[in-house]
Amino acid sequence: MPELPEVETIKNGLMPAMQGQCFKHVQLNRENLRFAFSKNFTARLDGQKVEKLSRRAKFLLAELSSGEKLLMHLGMSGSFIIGNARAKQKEKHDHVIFEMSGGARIIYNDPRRFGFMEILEKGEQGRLANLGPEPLSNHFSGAVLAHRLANKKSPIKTALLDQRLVAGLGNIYVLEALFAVGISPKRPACDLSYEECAKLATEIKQVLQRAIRAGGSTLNDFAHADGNLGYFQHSFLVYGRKGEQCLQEKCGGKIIQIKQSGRSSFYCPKCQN
DNA sequence: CAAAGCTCCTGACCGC
DNA sequence: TGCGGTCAGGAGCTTT
Repeated sequence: MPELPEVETIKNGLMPAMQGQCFKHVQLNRENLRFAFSKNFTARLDGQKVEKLSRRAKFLLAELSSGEKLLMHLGMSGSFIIGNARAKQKEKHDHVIFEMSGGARIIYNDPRRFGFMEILEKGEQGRLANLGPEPLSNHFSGAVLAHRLANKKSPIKTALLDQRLVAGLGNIYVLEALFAVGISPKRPACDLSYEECAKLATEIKQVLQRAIRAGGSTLNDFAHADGNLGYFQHSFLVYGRKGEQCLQEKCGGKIIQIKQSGRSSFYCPKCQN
């Protein structure tokens, strides 16, 4: 489940193979992922240079010499593999292969196919149009968060997953941030005080930054081993710890699991209120 | 409009 | 060992 930090790490791993290189050959092994590929997908990429590779929320963006953009989303099981190190020539669920002018063979593998790739025309926003602020940027802060939560009646957990409110958070890091600041995922978003919003915004940034740093070091190990730039399982303080002792000092509570809008939430009912 | 529910998909896991 | 059932989740879509 690549969230913002994993996508950032993957971007960094792809950077040397893609940025400044041209698409020499693009191969599709099926007609669609979650959505159909854009019309003439391979022809539109062929020969084009990737001027810049970047990330917006959980999207990877390759800005092309034509002014178009290749938009890539990894869904929850997508990964990129920088090819040659791989044992088998082709694995199950290899859906897209980019051969780059610099010699890299980049494979997109995605068992569940929740990911997708689309080409945006020059100036077109597409699925980026309604994204909220980047959480690590100056456009996101306690004040911004407080303002955006002001009239939200939904639980804070659900609100933070809404990409229009803030873009790039997923289930795991939302729960980790709420745990760290002692706020229950069930609290109505509009009930958070200004101080709580400030603490939460700061913690969100820290949780993401820590994960990016950890991903960077993991990436080095992975890339050398098998070229796989998939997401990495970090260790989490609350996510997935149902029934375990709360890891907050002197709390002594027990982590429970509930469902919110169909998604699992983990939290400590004793220290998160 | 907001909020909640449904849906896509496959692999992992569990109990028998 | 195999089999059926359940779960995981991003985000677009549908329903309320």
